[in-house]
Amino acid sequence: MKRDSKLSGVLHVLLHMLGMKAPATSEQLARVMGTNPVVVRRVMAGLRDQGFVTSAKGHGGGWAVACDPATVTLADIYKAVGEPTLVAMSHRTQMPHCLVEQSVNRALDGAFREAETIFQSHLAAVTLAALSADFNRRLAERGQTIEEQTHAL
Amino acid sequence: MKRDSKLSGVLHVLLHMLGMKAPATSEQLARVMGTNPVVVRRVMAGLRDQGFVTSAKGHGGGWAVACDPATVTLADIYKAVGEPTLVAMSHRTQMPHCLVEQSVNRALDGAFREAETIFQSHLAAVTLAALSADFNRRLAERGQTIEEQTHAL
DNA sequence: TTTCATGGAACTAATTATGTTGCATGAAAT
DNA sequence: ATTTCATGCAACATAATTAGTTCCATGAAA
Repeated sequence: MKRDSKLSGVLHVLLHMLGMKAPATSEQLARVMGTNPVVVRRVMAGLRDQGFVTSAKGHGGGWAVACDPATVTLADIYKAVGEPTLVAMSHRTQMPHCLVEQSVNRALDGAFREAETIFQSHLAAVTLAALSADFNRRLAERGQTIEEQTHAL
Repeated sequence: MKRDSKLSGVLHVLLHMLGMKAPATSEQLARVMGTNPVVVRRVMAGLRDQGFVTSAKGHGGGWAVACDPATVTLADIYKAVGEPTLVAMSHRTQMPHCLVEQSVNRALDGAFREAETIFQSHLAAVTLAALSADFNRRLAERGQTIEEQTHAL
């Protein structure tokens, strides 16, 4: 299975945006994320629909943070990008009448559900502000400026 | 991403085998699993290497359970099929020098690791015998015989 | 020696996330 | 007004991966 990196990518973008004052264009963010502007728009669309960011067309347009990083958690962002499935395994649902399959599925589903629950509760425990603070701590440790890290946006 | 169903498939096969006396051929098991004999051999190879089942060529050959279902857990089987990754998400590892990426990855990795841990501990809490008992309970509830469930092997 | 079964390699198909291209829309600058 | 810049959206291409398939070799029992 090819693995989904939307959550990782969008968090990366958001953290960079928190360190910027002016709106950022999709192209700038794409450079930060090492991808294509269209991909950025795609993943950011969910955040915009939930009101976490705004987008504006034309001169001076682009993306801006529109939420309080101290109250928005990674779980909110996870939902905003479409809540991609955590679990990379599936059942062979070919034979729903088979009692063996029912037993197996029930056992595995329990383990899957628990993993999802724990995962989301971990995300819910981290705010964007906390992530940003962690970043700034690393920045200070290394004695760099934000500008050096944002790759000359 | 296409999702991995090896664990589900092999458990299905094992449960059917626990209800049989003679060795089962790959073709019989494939019919049970709704797939191809070669696929069965592929997933069973791991179990054989770990000694959970045996395989024999020629007349009267096939696959047989070679372990005590009361002591083997789903976690053992999970490892035997190659420990396919539970998590369907990944980082964008393009820029390892980027401190933002480091912060994001650290936060997500924590959540991923915890999910994996919980998942495996759930698997470790279920033995093959327990799964089989669950199956037999369902069978009794429905008033069917094993033969009816094994689709005339 | 024939038949049956696994073992293993190589190839095909299907799925899905990501990347790409093209054009429409609308806002600001000139 | 018109040009420029930027998002919005749809359609298509690419890449990675899992499962399915075909073919032939090997070896055991009848």
